[in-house]
Amino acid sequence: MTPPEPRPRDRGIPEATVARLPVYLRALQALDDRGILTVSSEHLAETTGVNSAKLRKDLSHLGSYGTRGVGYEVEYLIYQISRELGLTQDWSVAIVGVGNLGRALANYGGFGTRGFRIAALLDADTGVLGDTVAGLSVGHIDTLEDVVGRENVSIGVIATPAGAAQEVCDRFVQAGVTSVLNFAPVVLNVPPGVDVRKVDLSIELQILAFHEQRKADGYAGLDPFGRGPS
Amino acid sequence: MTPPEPRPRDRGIPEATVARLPVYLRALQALDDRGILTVSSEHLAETTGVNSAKLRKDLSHLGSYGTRGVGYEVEYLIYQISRELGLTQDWSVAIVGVGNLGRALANYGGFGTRGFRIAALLDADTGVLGDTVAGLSVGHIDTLEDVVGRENVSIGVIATPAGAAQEVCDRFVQAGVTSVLNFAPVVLNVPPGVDVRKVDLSIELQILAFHEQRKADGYAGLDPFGRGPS
DNA sequence: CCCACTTTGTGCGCGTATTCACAAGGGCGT
DNA sequence: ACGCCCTTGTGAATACGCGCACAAAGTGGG
Repeated sequence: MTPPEPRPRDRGIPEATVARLPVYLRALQALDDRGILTVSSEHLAETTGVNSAKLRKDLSHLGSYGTRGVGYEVEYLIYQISRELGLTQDWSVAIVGVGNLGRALANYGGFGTRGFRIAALLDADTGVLGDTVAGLSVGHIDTLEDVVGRENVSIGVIATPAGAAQEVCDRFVQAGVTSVLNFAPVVLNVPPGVDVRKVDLSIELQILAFHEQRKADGYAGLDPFGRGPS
Repeated sequence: MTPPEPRPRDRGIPEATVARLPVYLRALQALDDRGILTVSSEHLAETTGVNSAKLRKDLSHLGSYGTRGVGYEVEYLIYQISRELGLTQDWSVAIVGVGNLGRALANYGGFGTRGFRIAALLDADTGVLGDTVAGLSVGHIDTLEDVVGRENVSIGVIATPAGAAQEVCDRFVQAGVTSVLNFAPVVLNVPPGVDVRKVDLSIELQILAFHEQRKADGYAGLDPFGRGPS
């Protein structure tokens, strides 16, 4: 029975698993660089900081690529994970906002190396137009639609100030972009079918502050008795 | 005291709720700036992109700060959330790695404005030592222990290349830092009691690529006239 | 050929998170 | 003062993720 099903399940791979596959992939590539041929779930789990049973279950969603009594073949597993994540093809990415953050993203090594190609760097500030960043010339934001169409951009990265983010997002979506990575501290509004992931520095800091405060409260013993919430 | 303890509940506030409080807080501050006095869960939920029942349940963990038939008083709710997150006190933050990313973080507005104070910017590269970034002079990494002790730094931000991250982390921990925000693409190893949160660009991109691929090849034979995703 | 050993793949129970649906509570107009 | 309408706060149902523990399966030695 599947009458009201908003999420038809992405081919049965849980979202939590998808989020971990890149971590496994990176660890496997490190092993591969060191010439290691096979790895056990126990070992790979340790280096990636997860439970080994969870790792095996994650990998089992891709199929049975391990050998009992031996482990997983590193190269083969790299290939299978890359394939599942869609990294065997190149995705065109456009970055809007060439401040420090945009530059950091453009120069980020893992960007171009595997599966992703920066199609354009765009900005509204005439002060940076024409600058060369990471081997690319910074273009004007008004060419966004052209670039997206011409370069077949499917992933848009927003590294603008908060005020400009929604408008840039709208233009991305209008131009046909269906995945957005947002670094601006705002909640983006997008139509169904468009994926948005956000990376938010201040949220991360605030979560850390919460736990930090909790540690302080608990260990310092500042509270004699009180503490009567709930 | 806490051997294998992932501490799922912090004083009864679920982790998932803690992660959303900063989002509510930001939306509330925007409302406050516009002079709006009260807000309903329905409205706040819409602007933050969550289910309204979830929002009410989240807020109920802090106490009953709403008025039935009316909604929540914006200023009071801001105060309560800030308090719960530990933002009514200032946290000292040290940033290691003053490349583009480190500069972007240092210049990030939401950083200094509320609850966080950048105690130091440190780098190992002699080329940037003494530079002034965000009003601070870049210090040498070897002063890390001094700075942490003197400024009572409790949150360390790692914006170095991957190769240096673990060592910087170890030094932070050794110096007494108990919360780490890691931007380097490596899994950090820390002793119990230290919180690590990681922000990883390439992981986010790879997750987007996965869904993008699903959109591209998933609808060919799966849905009999399938409408788009949700 | 058989047996002991290693490691995978997974069934199952448990705790957490999300959502619905509704009773309880408070304001406001009349 | 009364009753209507709005919104909160939460019980209950469902979905989801995690990790234990073990059977299945493959390896290698004697």
